[in-house]
Amino acid sequence: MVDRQITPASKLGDQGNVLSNAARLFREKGFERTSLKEIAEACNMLPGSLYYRYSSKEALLVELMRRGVDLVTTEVETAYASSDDPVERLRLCINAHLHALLVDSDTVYVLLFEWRSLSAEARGDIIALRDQYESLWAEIIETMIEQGVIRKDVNARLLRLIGLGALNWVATWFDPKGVYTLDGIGDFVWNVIMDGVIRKSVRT
Amino acid sequence: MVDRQITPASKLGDQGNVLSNAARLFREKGFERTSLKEIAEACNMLPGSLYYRYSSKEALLVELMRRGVDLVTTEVETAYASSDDPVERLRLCINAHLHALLVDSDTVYVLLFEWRSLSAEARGDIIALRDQYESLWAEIIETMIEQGVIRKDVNARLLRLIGLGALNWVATWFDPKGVYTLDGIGDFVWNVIMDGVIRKSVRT
DNA sequence: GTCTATACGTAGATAGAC
DNA sequence: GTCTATCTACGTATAGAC
Repeated sequence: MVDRQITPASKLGDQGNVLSNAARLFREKGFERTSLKEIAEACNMLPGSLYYRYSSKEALLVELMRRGVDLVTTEVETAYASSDDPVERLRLCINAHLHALLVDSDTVYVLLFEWRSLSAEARGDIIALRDQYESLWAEIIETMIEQGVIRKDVNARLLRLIGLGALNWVATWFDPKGVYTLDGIGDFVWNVIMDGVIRKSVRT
Repeated sequence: MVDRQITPASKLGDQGNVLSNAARLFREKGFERTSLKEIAEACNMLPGSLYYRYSSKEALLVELMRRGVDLVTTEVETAYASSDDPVERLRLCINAHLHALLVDSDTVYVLLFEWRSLSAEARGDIIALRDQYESLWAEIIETMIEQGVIRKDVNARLLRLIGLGALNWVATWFDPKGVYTLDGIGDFVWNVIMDGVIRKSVRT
């Protein structure tokens, strides 16, 4: 308890969490509506100090998005590896994507919703990384088609785009305190994709 | 050909299309990355002149979003009225939503993707309008459940949120010059929602 | 209705002390 | 590594002439 009051901001040791504070703010308010002053404040620093770590506001955003891709890729890959049944695996991957996007970090949200804030140069890099992530989904779906779980006449690319779109948009309305759990939502999407909603005369 | 060269910007008569120029720019670059100077340039005006029509940059955005809601509502209502078959009607409404969002105007895109640029006060108004539009979809879906076309155990609200999400996200990747037509995409979504993608032993 | 001129704030960024 | 101090640019917005 020595030297406690009025501890200089510089001593509080916010070390590596500039990124997580920035991610939270970018998610809450958007990239250009968040100033470096606000980010610095959240880190108990002053604006100029941020430049010791990142060469520009955009460099910060880019680094944050890279981590977003890493995170969601890792989580979906882990889910994929955790089951042998292709249908159950799809369910787990859907829920992993939703969790990475909405629970485990703010970086995935920023990655998906703030990419228009990137300069043309940086955009190319990030889009490439995101495409790499999506290729993981392409693989999941194509495997299901090959294994005969999904009908062969279904367009795999459209299914991926539409399915991921349905999941991504959840981020615009999901309320952690609301009536739906994230897993409930994920399972719903999974059910609709697999079975559809139509009332059928004959069902197995 | 009298008095042709160096026609003053003020004489070009860009009358009512400040909104459409703004909508296009907001869509292409986002609200805060678009300056009033750019909007004015697109209208062959100077920044100050815009204030004759709109009291602030936000007032412009709000007006533009109002028109977005009006447009998409009208188009979906028209589609709804154009068929008596509930399943076909759903298909038409899905395609109407996509067309309003991606072909007929930039305002719907701005409505859906730039609402975070609104102040807290304006946001309430716009969200209310958007909710009103979504209630139209609630009606479409609930009618289908009542008529026994959609299974009664399907959560109508989740179906609406997920379905509209799948459609809205199309705006992030759709390429008019690409391999998919908008109607093709709409029909694909409609098919997945109704039938699912699973390979079934018995199919009608 | 549009222009001219400009006020005012705040943004991102930098240099050098500590 | 962070702070102090500051530069420069650009944003929205306003007042008054035309």
